[in-house]
Amino acid sequence: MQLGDPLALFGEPRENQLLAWLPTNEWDRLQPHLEAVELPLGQVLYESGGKLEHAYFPTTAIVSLLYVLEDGGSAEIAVVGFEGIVGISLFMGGQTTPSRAVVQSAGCGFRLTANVVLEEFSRAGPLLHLLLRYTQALITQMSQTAVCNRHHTLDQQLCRWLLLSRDRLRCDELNMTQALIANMLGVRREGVTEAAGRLERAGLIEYQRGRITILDRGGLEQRTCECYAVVKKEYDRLLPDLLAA
Amino acid sequence: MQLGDPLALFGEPRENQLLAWLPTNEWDRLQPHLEAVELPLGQVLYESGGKLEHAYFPTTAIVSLLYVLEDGGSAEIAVVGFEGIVGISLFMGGQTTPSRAVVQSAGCGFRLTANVVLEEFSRAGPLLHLLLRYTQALITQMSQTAVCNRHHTLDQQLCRWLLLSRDRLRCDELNMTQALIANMLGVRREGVTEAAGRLERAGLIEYQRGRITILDRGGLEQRTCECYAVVKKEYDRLLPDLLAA
DNA sequence: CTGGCTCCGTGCGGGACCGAACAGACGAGC
DNA sequence: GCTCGTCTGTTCGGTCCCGCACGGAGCCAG
Repeated sequence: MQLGDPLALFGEPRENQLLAWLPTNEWDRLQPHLEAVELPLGQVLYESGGKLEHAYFPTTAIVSLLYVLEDGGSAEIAVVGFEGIVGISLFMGGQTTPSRAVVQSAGCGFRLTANVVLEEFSRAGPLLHLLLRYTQALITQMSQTAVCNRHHTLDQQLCRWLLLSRDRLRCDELNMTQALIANMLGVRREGVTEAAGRLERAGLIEYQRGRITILDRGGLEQRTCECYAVVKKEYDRLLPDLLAA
Repeated sequence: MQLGDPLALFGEPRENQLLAWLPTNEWDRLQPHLEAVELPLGQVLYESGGKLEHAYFPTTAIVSLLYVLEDGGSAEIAVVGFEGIVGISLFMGGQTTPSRAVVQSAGCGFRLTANVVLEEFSRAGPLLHLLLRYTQALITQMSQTAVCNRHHTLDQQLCRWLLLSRDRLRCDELNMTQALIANMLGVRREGVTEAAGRLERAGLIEYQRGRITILDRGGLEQRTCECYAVVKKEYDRLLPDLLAA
């Protein structure tokens, strides 16, 4: 990459592993249509029920798929980072979903307009198969979230969430307030404070005003429920090498 | 349908609404490969991690997608009836999932072998688009299950569950014990007893040893959370007329 | 260094669900 | 009939999380 290249700020599109996996032919066709975008914290990529204009391929950002209840409560359904794509309902055929996509960790990414995605998808080539495999991995994540919400303690869920985020950030420093995490997990902020306090006292993380440092990744894995491993294993199986952070 | 026709016992394949939606061409190709199957209560159509041999199209049966935890706990992820197909991971590309498919209400259905499905799917014709739309509806159901597990009371969830089952059974009499329901919802059996008792006292249902009768469907809809409506609306949008029970 | 903001920690009463134990109620089969 | 197994109803203490209220701590701006 050349110095002064405007893309330099945003990194390589193929940091996104779905794009990285495209064979040369498909890549050459899509590459000219990729638009680099900055994804600041809190930005809404699509709203519940809103028509999708673009599909997003995060590189350094993390995006949460979130459902917001009528009473204002919320719950994260899945999280997408450099390993995935935001906007599967585009090619699944529905155009919209009842959920919302919010940037959970600021960063960058690339996007394609809806019709470019659809056109390439309709060729029924490698992109289709890649996206469907990814979608299945995402389904596993959603399913496991449902199970986890039912059965596991807040401590376990927090560990799972930190690990999922860390895998997608490829960095042990996460910038997120406890209020934000509470929003994602669909619990009280105070609950996160207590759970995070326990993790901190156990020496697994460090917390300082909106910045978490993971000190002992293995410790988190030990303390979390099986859900994290199930999801990770399924991503590894369906999309090998993608999460080899 | 002729008298004495072996299929008579199993009803029409096209009671399954995905099959019903196939254009003539596709239907003519698939029809000879359809195998009628009885689906007794409790039968496991596929096991967690097991390779799928068939895709199932229920007609009168209902099938639960269930995740079973290491400690024996369980939680239903989604439910499939005459409106859908069991075994989406076949065509999504993964071959298996970490979940399990169990017959939740005895009945009948039809099935296709994996390679027949894959072959038709790879034609990238109407079947592909139909299955993907259905998959998106299923994803909505899973997401909403996650949200519901997080935020809503057992009473609300029981109502949601009864309504989802009723829509797929097209009949106000459900044959299922409280223990089975508890298993699906991932709660204690006693919890279901209490919740069902409240619904019975409110005159919404009648309960008698493994047989529930829904007396006031509207009452259930009023008492449940928004999750039921969200899911129903999304099925109606993505697969119009399919659930016009 | 002071006020104002955001973010984090703590304490208290309450509610929903859990785990375990047990009692009754129904139905099938001998 | 009677018995056995399955299904349903009830009770009790315990736990996790909620809702609410408040106190304190870091950080920025004036």
